[in-house]
Amino acid sequence: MDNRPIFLPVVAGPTASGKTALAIELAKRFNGEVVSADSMQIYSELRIGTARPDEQEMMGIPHHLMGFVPLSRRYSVADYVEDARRVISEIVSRGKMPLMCGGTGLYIDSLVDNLQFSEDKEDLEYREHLKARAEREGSEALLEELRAVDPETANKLHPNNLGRIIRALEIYRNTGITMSEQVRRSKSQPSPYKACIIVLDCRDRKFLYDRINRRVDAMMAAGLLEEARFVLSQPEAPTAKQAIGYKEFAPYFAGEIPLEKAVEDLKQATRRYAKRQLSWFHRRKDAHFLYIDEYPGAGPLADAAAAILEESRNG
RNA sequence: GCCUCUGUAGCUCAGUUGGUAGAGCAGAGGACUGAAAAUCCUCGUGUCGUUGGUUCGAUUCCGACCGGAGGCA
Repeated sequence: MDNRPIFLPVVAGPTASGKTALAIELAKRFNGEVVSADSMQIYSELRIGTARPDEQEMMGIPHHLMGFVPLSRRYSVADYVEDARRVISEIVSRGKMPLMCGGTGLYIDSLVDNLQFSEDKEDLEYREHLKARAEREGSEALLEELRAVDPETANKLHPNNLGRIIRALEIYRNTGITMSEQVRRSKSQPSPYKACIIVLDCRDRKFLYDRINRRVDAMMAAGLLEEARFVLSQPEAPTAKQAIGYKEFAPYFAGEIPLEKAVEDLKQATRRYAKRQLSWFHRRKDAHFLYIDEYPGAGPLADAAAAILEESRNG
């Protein structure tokens, strides 16, 4: 049994920062395969709106964990970590280098830090029950209930953040341990990965926002509207329907706003999302930040990234 | 040329019976352990168009000028 940590490069960053192209270029240089870390690219029917690369863009590099989940299926971080661990070990056993690429910070951190999730299954019925109670009694009541069993978690939650309050109560009810205890236990196992996280950032926010705006236009030209029409018409697609690039068209299809307005809303939602992603990645102190607007093109950027990987692998 | 309306935050506007001003949107910062492209929190100083006058004090009242909109010739 080989116990050496698995070297795991990660290309992270906000949407439209050029992660996909960089990851493919690095995979070519390092004999790697790409493992996607994207909570929406997993869905098979979401192609245009999630900017999933097509065969041509992949340039023969195998990609994993993309487009393999039907819209109707629920999928969570815990599922992702399980799938990603498996895929990575398969790549390694093939003698190739796994290379993560994606913008879902929660997925990346959970895998890289080897978080252990509790065994309990999602209890949708209980969640509904608590939600109904919150409507009657107010979310403060639930927060106080949580405080009685798990003050540590309760102190970190704002009364308006009902979803998190519910999940904390759910964990306690179904496992008998508190969320704060569960979080402690989740960090109990050392990570089998030696991650090298590269975050694509930019000095001038406008530079990124321009790329986002242009990409949305390109998506529209590629047929995003039809894809959105299809996704929104699905009876069961709990997660996909709230993805950026789809939900913004619902008011348009309902005849409430003109198409141009929907496209503007989509651009804005994407910009805000990019900001949240940056917020997440910025707190990762072990990450290497590359500022895309400091490089004249994709080649030099890839050179810089490759140099970081070399150093990290040998160091 | 004359008359009317208008000029306050990046945008749209409110307001101050005269004591230097605040909403929405935009934007910024942050949190994040089973829906995470989700969810949630925090953040508002700006020559109140310019310049004179009245006043203890003017963004507020008055005049002129400049910009914008409309009307009449």
